[in-house]
Amino acid sequence: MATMKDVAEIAGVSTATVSHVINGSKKLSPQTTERVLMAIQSANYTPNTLAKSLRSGQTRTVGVLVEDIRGLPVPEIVGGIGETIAKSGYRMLLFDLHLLEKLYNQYEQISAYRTRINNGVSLLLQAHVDGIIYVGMHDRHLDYLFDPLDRPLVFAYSHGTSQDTYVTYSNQDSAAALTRHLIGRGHQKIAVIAGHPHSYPTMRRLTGYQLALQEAGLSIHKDYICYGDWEYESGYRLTQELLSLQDRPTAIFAMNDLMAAGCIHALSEAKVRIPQDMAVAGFDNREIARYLQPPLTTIALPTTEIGVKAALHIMELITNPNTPPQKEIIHCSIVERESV
Amino acid sequence: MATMKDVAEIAGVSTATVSHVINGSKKLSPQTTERVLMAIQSANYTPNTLAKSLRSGQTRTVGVLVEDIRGLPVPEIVGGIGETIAKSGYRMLLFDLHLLEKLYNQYEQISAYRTRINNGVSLLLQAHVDGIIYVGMHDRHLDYLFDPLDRPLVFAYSHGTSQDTYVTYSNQDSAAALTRHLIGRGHQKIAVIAGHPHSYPTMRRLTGYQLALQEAGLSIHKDYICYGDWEYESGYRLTQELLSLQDRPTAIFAMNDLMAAGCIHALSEAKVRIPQDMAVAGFDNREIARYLQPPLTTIALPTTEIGVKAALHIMELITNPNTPPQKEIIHCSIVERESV
DNA sequence: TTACTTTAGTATAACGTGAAAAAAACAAAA
DNA sequence: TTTTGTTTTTTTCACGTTATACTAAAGTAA
Repeated sequence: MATMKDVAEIAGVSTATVSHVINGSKKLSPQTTERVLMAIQSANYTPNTLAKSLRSGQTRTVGVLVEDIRGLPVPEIVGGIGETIAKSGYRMLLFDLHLLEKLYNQYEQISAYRTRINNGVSLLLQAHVDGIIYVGMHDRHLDYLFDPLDRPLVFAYSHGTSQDTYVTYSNQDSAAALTRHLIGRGHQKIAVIAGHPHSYPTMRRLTGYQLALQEAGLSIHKDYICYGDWEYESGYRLTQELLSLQDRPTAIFAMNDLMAAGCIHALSEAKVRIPQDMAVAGFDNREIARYLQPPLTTIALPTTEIGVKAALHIMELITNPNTPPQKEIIHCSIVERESV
Repeated sequence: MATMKDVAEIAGVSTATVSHVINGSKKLSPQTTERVLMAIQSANYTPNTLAKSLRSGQTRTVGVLVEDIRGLPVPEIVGGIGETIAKSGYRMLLFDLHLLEKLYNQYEQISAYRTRINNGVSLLLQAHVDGIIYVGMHDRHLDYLFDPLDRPLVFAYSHGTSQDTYVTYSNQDSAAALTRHLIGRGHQKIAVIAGHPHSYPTMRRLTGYQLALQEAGLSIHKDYICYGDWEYESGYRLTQELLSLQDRPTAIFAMNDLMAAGCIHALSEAKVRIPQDMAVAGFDNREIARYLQPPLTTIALPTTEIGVKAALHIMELITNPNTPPQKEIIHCSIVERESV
């Protein structure tokens, strides 16, 4: 590999001059500049990033900490981040925390999270990344798991509480929009298959659902709200329960596509026609939603956009560390298909 | 941040001594060693990776070039890589080529690939990665797109031809195994819904299918082989065609899960019972396979394992660059579900 | 001419580490 | 005591940059 010294020799100048030409840090005569540029060409010179970084303390690298790269919607977000920072000539150092497996003991989970996050963070800090983006798969408040950092930090999807910049979407607004969509199609008896009872997304989406009903002057029916566990089977089972009600709903809003798939299965087994006898809506817009029979109306999360925005925030914080924390909430869109 | 100099001062020795203690590069008296270790502790010292790298030329970083992080099975492979290299204290620099969009002009595509790959590679080289893993989503021979590299290179999933190490799975063996599985269940009239006519995976899987039939002394029926385009709709349409045959098959092997989903759709519309009247098998074991009605028997690709093995190979090549190229082909497993 | 300012380019010292060579300290033998 | 050999520690330089201070030359004004 050619070094600055080689270039300097070819151009018959000092390395300082070469450096000045490259960085434009000093005004030089056109002739010298030209000569140096030619030398750079002929030596096929590229600056050594390591030396540069050692000198400047900047690596032009963003550390991306993901809970699990295999978990949706992480790859989309990471894709958005990569694309965006690459435009500014930044690189991405990816560290996977492998947090996919669920530990059912709450305390164990929190402590395991803290340990792995700390390990991940210190690994990234050792690599001298200029900033860190944390990509969580779930709707969790977890900034309290982070030790104070001397570097910019942005949360994507999963978010912090107050101290840090984050980019996420609105559970509540999306659920409300979807409920309104159902109401707009003439439904008045709308049941909801929720996720785990006290989880954050369940609570927020439920609030959105209730808000939309109230807005429309519709009453909130206790029997129409049932709690699953985000899995297919619970959607299947709870739909059967809903069908056995005296006063059947005419629409079911499942809080994720997997439960919606289970719901559709139960309905088609019971020979309930979709959407004529029962409308079904989901949440997440997973691949499966397109291929259900009938294709599922659902909420599409702005995954790539979350990545892009998070990247823009980290770039801003890197260039100007005093930027105040920003809370960005991105709008979800309804994907209309035949199930409604 | 504390530096070696600080530690040396605290311990009352030279920086060289500190370096020797850290790297064990020379025998030192137990007292000095102890004193230095204490100093390291009290200064909370961590070595500066950048300086180390500049000096040694090694970054302990593996560059991972992915065609598109959003495309299955890339995240799983990347997860396997990350996990494995992290165990040896290596980091992962991820670069996404964003090759997801399909360019239908063949020449344009090849030249676009070459450009983006070259850009990605030079970006990784500039970052002084110790080795590169290329993760392709599709079954392509593409090592010819790479300029000769002075660093270890390993292909994962997508593979090179002869010069380089690669880790992949066997299209032919998997298709043969699945066909044998169908034959074992008593099927003699097995149709196949293939992918794009002349694509590599189509050819190889078809060979496997034909081989298994021949082995069992079954004849190969021209009408039972039809070509789709890997998409849901083609599975749907081709199944209808197969149903209209005089001599209907009793089993359909779709070369991916998406076409299998379309196939199941067509069958259930035609009131053909699965698996009683028609068995269906897919390939890929995407998430959707679990949730089809009935759940789909399919081939599970060893995605994580491919990542792990590719990582092991690159580590081997990094520590010993003279290791000869290895071609590793990993076995796929059949996931038995109710569609057969 | 002298003194001052501007311009163009250079020498040198960092950044934090590691390796080679040199030196110091110590022990054993003559 | 001196010599020789061995162990332990230090000095010094290099990795490839960049920033600062500097020199030299040239231009400007009194």
